[in-house]
Amino acid sequence: MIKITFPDGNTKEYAKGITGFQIAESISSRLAQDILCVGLNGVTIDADMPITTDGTIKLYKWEDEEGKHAFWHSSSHLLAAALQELYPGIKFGIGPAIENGFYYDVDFPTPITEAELPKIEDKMLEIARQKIEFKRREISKAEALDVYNKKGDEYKIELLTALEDGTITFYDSGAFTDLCRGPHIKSSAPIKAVKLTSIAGAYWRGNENNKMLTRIYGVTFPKKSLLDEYLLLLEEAKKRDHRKLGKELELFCFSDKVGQGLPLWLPKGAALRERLENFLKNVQKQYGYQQVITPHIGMKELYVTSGHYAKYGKDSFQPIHTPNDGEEFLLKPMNCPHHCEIYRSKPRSYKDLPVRFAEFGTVYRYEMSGELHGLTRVRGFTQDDAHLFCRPDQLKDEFKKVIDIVLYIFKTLSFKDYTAQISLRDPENKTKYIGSDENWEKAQNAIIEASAEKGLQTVVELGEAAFYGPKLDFMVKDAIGRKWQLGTIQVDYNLPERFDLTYTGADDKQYRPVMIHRAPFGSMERFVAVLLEHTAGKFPLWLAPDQVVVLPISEKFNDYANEVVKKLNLSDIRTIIDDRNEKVGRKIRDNELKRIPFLLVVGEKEANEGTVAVRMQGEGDKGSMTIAEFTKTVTDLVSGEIEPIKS
RNA sequence: GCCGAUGUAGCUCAGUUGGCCAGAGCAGCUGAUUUGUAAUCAGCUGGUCGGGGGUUCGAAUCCCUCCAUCGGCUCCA
Repeated sequence: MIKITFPDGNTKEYAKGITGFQIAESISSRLAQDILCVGLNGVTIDADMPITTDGTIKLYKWEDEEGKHAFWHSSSHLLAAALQELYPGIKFGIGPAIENGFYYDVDFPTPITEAELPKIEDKMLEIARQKIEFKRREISKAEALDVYNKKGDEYKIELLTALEDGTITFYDSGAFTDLCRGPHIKSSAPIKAVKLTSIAGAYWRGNENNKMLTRIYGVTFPKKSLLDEYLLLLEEAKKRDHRKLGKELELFCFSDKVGQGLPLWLPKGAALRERLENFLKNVQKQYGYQQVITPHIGMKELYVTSGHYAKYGKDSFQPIHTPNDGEEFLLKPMNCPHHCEIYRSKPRSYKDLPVRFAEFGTVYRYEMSGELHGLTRVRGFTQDDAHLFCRPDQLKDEFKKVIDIVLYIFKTLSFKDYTAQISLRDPENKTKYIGSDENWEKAQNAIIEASAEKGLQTVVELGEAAFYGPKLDFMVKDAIGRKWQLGTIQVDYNLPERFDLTYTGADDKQYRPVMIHRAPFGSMERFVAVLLEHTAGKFPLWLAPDQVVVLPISEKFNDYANEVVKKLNLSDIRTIIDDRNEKVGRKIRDNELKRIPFLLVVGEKEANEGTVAVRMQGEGDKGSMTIAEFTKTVTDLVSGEIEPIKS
């Protein structure tokens, strides 16, 4: 007998070799039906895998991440099974479950088109209805290799070869067998709805030097209605796409003539961005930052000194040609070297540190054309950059203060759903980085400790560090679930050394400062993009390009309306008028669509009484107020949106 | 950069197997209307059908090429 502990703490004894499925059945047959896979002592296993030891069990259903994962992983095998039947002779790469569905990488002798996806979906459903079982089978590595050698499946052979010797697991599902660790669902029966969402190229093993395979993305559900809901959600998400909203709200645009990836900020967008910049400048002032200004170009030598030139290669730098052949300038891809030179502009004492140089620095990077994406990935962008130079004993404190700034910004703009990622260097491949092991250790520990002391929930990623130092990144998801890095804080012992930055200590000796690179927004472009998607264009009042629009009922009341506009603008409330010769209904509709927070309807009654009829974006009529009352309401709302910084 | 798809008016889109001067709605302009909480009516303007080359009696439609956009891969703020 073995002892099984349930999540609620209850324990029960079962015969050795019982499966999770049978345990579920012993509780209720309904539960057994819904079980997709099982967690045993923290490891996810098949529901029909015999359990031979005592342990804590979790029964995973569709509602659990683990359940969905197994469901989708099995669906990818189902996709492969369908493809194998429809396109004999194809070779398979890998087919994992992902956050929203699954994919399979396939090598087609002749490429397939999107038009063929429905046919594949039908085949998948056909196989699913046969309720084929996903059966686990253990074989030796030699045997497994033999199978794939016979098939001539070079991708699977490559995967197998990389595996450690010992037992390999195969999963059989009908006519399809795959090398797979599992776990899988019991059978294909619960897969009731299938949607193959897209088809794309993907390099084998993610390496651009390898062959490009065809990746088919899909998602499946245990109920047709869930698929419909999912598709509806996708539709809704598309409506918040910042590229669409940016155009609609006249915030920014692109021009083929200016060049791809080079955004043009329109008046409303520029004003919005300026407000964000001023907000951050004000925060930074309170944290002792000083604004600096540096040019958009620099001598090549500057980047050779910093090490950026060697690391990024000349291809990613955009050279500026001058009539004098001896000179070579580069458009600046980052601001740090310039700021290092500002540090060097005079001798520094230990008493001066930390010094904090901030700049909204516009940088240019030659991103490959396929990488460009709206405002989130561009070739010219402005970082809300700052470089802090401090003594080693000040590092952790400074780092924590920067975390405070990032969190303050996220809080003010209601970003609640973010990931804090500690990006360390790849211990396997140290050549990618510059600097001594000792300094890397110090830098990485500073970040880990500072984050822990701030109580940040973090994930650690190896190999994601900058080439000069580790970092703490703040990532936020966009409307359709793509992750974007916004804020970043980086510790750097290397640039101070490369630029020979020093300060004089109390003992009159020269010491090396430590540098922190940080950009809480990341870049103005990306931040505005993510903010747009986050708010669906309904910005908080303090940021809204136009806060109020006055709608005169007819042209007869234009004079009064203009008077209202003037008064509100004098109180720093951004107010415009819609004096088109249209009915109020029309004006309300158009201005609601422009997402202006307040609509003020004025007609005879208001003109006589000196009032305005207030209508709030999305909330309808709020009744009338005097102009003074309305002014106070708006002013109070705005000041309520930005909490003062705790000193 | 790579794989795949797309490109028709300022915007959103029609345009059947190549065949009359390329269409609609919205926006814009002009006029009528003077309006009370999500689209008033009428008329008009506007397109080298992404650029270039080719096939054809004839090309938005077929072919080649370049450019841009979109979905991924890789890469990154």
